[in-house]
Amino acid sequence: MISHDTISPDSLARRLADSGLRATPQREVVFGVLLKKRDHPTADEVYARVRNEMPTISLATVYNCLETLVQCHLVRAVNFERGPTRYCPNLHPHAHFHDEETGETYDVDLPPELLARVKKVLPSDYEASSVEIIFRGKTNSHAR
Amino acid sequence: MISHDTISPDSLARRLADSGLRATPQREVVFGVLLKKRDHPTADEVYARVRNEMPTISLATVYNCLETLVQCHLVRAVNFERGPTRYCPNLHPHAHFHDEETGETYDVDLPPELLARVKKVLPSDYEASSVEIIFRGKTNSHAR
DNA sequence: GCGCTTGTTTAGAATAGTTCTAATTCTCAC
DNA sequence: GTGAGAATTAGAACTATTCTAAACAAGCGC
Repeated sequence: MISHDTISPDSLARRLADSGLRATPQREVVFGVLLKKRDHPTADEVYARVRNEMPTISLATVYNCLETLVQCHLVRAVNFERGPTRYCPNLHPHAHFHDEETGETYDVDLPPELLARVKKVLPSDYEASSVEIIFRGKTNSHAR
Repeated sequence: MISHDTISPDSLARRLADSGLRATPQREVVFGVLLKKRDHPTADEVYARVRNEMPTISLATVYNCLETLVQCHLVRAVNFERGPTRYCPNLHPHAHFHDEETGETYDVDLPPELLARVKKVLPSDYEASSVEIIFRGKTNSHAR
């Protein structure tokens, strides 16, 4: 059975070309490393693995390649929109909406039953102590 | 109407005492600043605001106070569990479970209809380009 | 093939946010 | 008032990431 959730390394070139980018050996190796062991490695971990195959690659290139792959939607970055942690005294269950244009964060009310529903997707052996839901996008009416 | 979503500054002392901690002026001012303007400030922003009232406070103390407030569940940290960004080639819609004991991250399948349901909580003028759902907790059966 | 333009990689410096360290100050119990 | 532990402070250190400037490589028109 063919998995649809990832792109084979072979079509990497096509995907990159679609975005006007080149399929370089570095990009191929970085992507290959991500496909080979799917354990959500950090950039540093990717760097370490990639160097087994390509010892001269630089860390900056690994960062560049990862960013490129994310831009082409070949890879997802978890915990993205890094930067300063934000603090919030609202103790209601709620999600956050992060406006990518203004950089502002808004609370979004979350019906408790929906939160319960979301928690139900967890396999029984996962005990979640917290759930964080973050939307990112733009708003149409907020004061500019 | 009394809001139940936050603790008044007056009961801050009690809450802290429950955790065996003291209500210091610094903690009060930091908490007060968070209550006064609920715009999810960063630690730096809190620092700037706090200094208006208490010019001698240090940035380290602001960080300490914020951490204390988070520990007492008086404040929520958004984008917490900072640290290196992780990369993931799974393009199915899915959530992430972060095991706080082992530091490992697992994919959790997300039924598309649930994702749609979650997106519906957004007010109509918010256009989300992405949703990120992160669980944190522990697993009962994964290999240690 | 030759030179041009543009895209890519590289090493190292720089930056941002946060945490650590060691010294000092404060608080409370006795 | 004294002593023990808690909290604060300034500044150094650390980590993940981004920037910079130079070198390199690839495709294109000739």
